[in-house]
Amino acid sequence: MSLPHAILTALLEKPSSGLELTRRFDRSIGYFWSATHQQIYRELGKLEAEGLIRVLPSEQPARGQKKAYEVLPAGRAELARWTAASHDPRPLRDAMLLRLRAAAVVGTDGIEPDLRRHLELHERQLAEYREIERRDFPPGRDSTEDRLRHLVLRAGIDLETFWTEWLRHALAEFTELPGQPGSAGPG
Amino acid sequence: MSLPHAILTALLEKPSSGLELTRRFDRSIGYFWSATHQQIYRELGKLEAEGLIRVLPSEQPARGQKKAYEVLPAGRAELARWTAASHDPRPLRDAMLLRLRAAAVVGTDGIEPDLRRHLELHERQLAEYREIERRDFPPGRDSTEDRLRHLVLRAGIDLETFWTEWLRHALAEFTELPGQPGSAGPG
DNA sequence: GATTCCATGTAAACTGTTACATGATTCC
DNA sequence: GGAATCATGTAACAGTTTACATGGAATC
Repeated sequence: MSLPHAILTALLEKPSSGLELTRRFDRSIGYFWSATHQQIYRELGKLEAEGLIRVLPSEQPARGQKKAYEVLPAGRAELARWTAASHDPRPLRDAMLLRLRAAAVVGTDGIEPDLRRHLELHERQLAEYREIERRDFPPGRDSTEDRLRHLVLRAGIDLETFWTEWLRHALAEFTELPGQPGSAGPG
Repeated sequence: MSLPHAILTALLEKPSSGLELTRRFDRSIGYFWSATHQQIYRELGKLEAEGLIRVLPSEQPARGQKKAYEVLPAGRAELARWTAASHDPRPLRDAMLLRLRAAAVVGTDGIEPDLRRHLELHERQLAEYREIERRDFPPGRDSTEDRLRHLVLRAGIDLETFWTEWLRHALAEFTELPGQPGSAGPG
């Protein structure tokens, strides 16, 4: 499981409080490993109990006060171990693909608006990634860290590019469809 | 929540027993919505209790005997409703991308073999999809159901193509790397 | 002092995974 | 009749999601 390692990575990049982490999981790290604030607080508690992170000594607050964490050597070692370990890729799970497969059986009625909406969402995400690329990875720079992070961003860009193209392709199929199959109802 | 709808789709395509469904979730439907036999049996029980499916009247067996299900009209209606309803796309969660982001901080030591292994796995999956395309979608055929199912298969092919290209790109970066960053250890 | 926002959390419900249990059938 | 396989499940746990709770700080 990867949430603790996502948090360790984020904290190594920059020590943060729970809410700051939550914000960064809404962009940046969250682009390929999302998490809610509830997950993050729970996991911070576990990681601290395991001695992988600690509260920054400068701030030792009460409930409701900001509390920032940093990674301890044991945490960095655990992250390095996990990064190098072998992990099987998780099988794909995509509801839109499932819905189209279902539509082949029960009919395509009503699905087109959501295809358009998804297309817009993916176009927006793609534009955001491109903007990050323009801003953070200007041509010429190539420290190793930059190259690795750029590689990850390229994956996001290429994936969103795939989805926008595929959704456009799907919508094109729809406008060509003669009648709606399967919409004759049960029986 | 999509597992019940994946099962309804599979049962509409062909009434099946739990084990037959499990087999089909290891290929076909499972290529974009995977499930284990435990999930499937639990969900079959729920769907039957809700009146969306029923045991085929021809076979009413005891424990350990094969038991095939079919979809009832209410089940078909629920699937059509779900297919047409609006759903937000789930955010991406990919451990390999996270690992590369972590590698930018803790170093790339040891990650290359698993990149190669993933490349092989994705190449194998891509070959399998292409074989299915060759077998099931010869040029010329285009009933609406076929076109929808082909569209879904194309998504699988394009996604695996993306991953193989991206992993090759990642490995190329690695062979060019001068020194291993971050591997100087904690501090 | 009421409302809103910041920040940290708890609880419960739901999903998914791993390990195990049980009966029926087939094959030697 | 013993072992392997088919087929259907149960139980326990881990991970995720949703709803709610609590306290402090800022603002009106």
